[in-house]
Amino acid sequence: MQPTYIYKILYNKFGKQNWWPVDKEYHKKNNSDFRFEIIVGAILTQNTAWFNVEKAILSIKKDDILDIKNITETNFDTLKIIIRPSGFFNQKAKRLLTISNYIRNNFNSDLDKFFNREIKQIRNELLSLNGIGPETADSILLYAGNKPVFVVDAYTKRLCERIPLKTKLSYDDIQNFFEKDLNRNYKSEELVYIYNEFHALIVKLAKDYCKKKPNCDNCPLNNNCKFFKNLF
DNA sequence: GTCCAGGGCCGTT
DNA sequence: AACGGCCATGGA
Repeated sequence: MQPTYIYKILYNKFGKQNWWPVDKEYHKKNNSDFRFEIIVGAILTQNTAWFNVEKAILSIKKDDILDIKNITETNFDTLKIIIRPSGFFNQKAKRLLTISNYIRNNFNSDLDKFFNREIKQIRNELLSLNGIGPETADSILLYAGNKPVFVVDAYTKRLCERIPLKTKLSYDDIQNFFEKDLNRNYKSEELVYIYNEFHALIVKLAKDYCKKKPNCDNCPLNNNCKFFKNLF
């Protein structure tokens, strides 16, 4: 059982997922960079349901501070009230300020400058910031930076355990496993699209079927899943 | 009332 | 290296 095979089944079943959800019209109107909204979303969604993140992002837009300079100029205590619905607001307010200050101070708030470099260099810089771990860094690279980086999350780990696809479940092991297999089967110029859709499809699968309390009956992967077969 | 959600940090072993 | 506690809201 290989990731490419899983991807094809999920894509045929669920179709294109259109991630990352961002209101580009808003950014056109406000002459702002939609990539920063993705960076904000990647931090706010840490261990948090997306509908709560949406509330927080709407709140940021309502206060008209959804860009790097305005965030950095927002007082910490003010910011944490604004993002309150996303939960963990103390740490997340701090994290938003950390990354915004980093990009403002080192790249003059210019996301083209920030992203137009070697992937590994950007990734290491993101990981060096307090509050940015591997999943958040990779989500930013893939969905904001349009870089071919496969994002691993709790759902991906759960899927690997249940099928099972992989026994070693460290972040890097799973990421390498998916990337190697997909790199063999797709052209390099297709990888950003594949990684984008695949991660979103795994989230879709995990929300609808491969939940903590799984709903295996109509799961598109149940023929290939040991977890399902062991139920009988 | 209980469980859970698109993690990461920090202290302990 | 691996694990547990912690952080917080709001919907099911």
